[in-house]
Amino acid sequence: MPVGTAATVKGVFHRDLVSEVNAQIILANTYHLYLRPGMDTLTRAGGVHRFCGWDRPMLTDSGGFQVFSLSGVRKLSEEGCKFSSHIDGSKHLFTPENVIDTQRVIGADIMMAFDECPPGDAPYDYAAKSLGLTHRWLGRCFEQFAKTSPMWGHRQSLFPIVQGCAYEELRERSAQFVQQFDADGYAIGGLAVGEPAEVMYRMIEVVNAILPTGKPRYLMGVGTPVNLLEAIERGVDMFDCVMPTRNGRNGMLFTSEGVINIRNKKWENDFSPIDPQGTAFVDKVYTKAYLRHLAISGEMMAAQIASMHNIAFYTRLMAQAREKIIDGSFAEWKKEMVAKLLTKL
RNA sequence: GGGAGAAUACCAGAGUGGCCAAAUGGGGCAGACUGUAAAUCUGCUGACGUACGUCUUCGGUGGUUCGAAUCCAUCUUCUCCCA
Repeated sequence: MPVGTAATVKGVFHRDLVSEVNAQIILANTYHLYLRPGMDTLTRAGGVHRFCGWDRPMLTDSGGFQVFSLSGVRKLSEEGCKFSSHIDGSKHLFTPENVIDTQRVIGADIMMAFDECPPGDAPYDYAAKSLGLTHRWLGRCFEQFAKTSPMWGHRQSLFPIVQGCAYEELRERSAQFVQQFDADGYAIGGLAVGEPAEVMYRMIEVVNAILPTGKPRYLMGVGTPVNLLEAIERGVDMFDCVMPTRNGRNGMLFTSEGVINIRNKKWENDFSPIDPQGTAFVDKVYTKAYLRHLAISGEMMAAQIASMHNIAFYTRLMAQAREKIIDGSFAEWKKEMVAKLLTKL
């Protein structure tokens, strides 16, 4: 894979693996990654293209975020996280060890550490306690990682996750702590979980002032196109987010002219292409009026078209960011783009 | 020709004397969605007012009643059954 090319991760779950992997496979997700030149260093450290063996790396989450979103049917302890399946009520336990095992089985190129992701408004005491747990779990993740080997013939990386809620001091401590593992890349977690965007940006600054510049920094779960540009400006290299697909399914389109709610009546008779400057084939083939019709009619194809458009839009945005970083015009370009991206059509 | 039933807001459809500006669903209008329990969720949808509220609505007309979408009479339209 060419250095710095955005990668769309494909699910590669094999049916034969499901029984081995058990319930955990439900919680191991595939990701859309948006990479910028920071990935150069990952290439040097092992090579995105070499270290995954395919031209598109697969990244899996550990289940840490589910621990966060499951609050209510979960129980945290030093050992791990016990929770009930929402499907059949059966009990399951995630531990740093078995989560690593699972990701070995899945064969992810980039595996994530098992962490606790506290809410954005967590009080200091809770945040500090939670960070301690996340750090102890991190040690166990790397122990298990060292004890086990890849099962599928390609190298796997394990990324630690910096936590610390909205407290600079905790974030700094975590960014320091995490480096002892000399990982191929570092993730920033626990952001965009309810705190104001400005707080998130500040935390990124604090953390990125400490994390090594030579390795990819992965901002987990973020975010809006503007969030991405702000984070890139602050030194982030990788992202993943449900937004392009989920919001797409719900009728929100990110376009080169601004944000569109395709269900709004104003598009009823707009027979212009979805995004004249878009790079996905759906952008030129379908009109706004048609897409609106599909969305209003509850047609699955609306969700598909919108998702394809949004993913292409995100990918293109990241590709542009790379170009602008390389030719040194990122700052100006970003300023223009932010204004556009905030426009509601 | 004879008999039975029905007419409710954009649509469908509850309500059958006061708690009804009128359930519910659809449609319409808008909003939310950030490491995916999410093709989802929320709000508004007679008029005027931010709001307490006020006014005009339940096929037409006329009655009964303190009070009617609800009861009575009549007209109109529609549906069904029998000839």
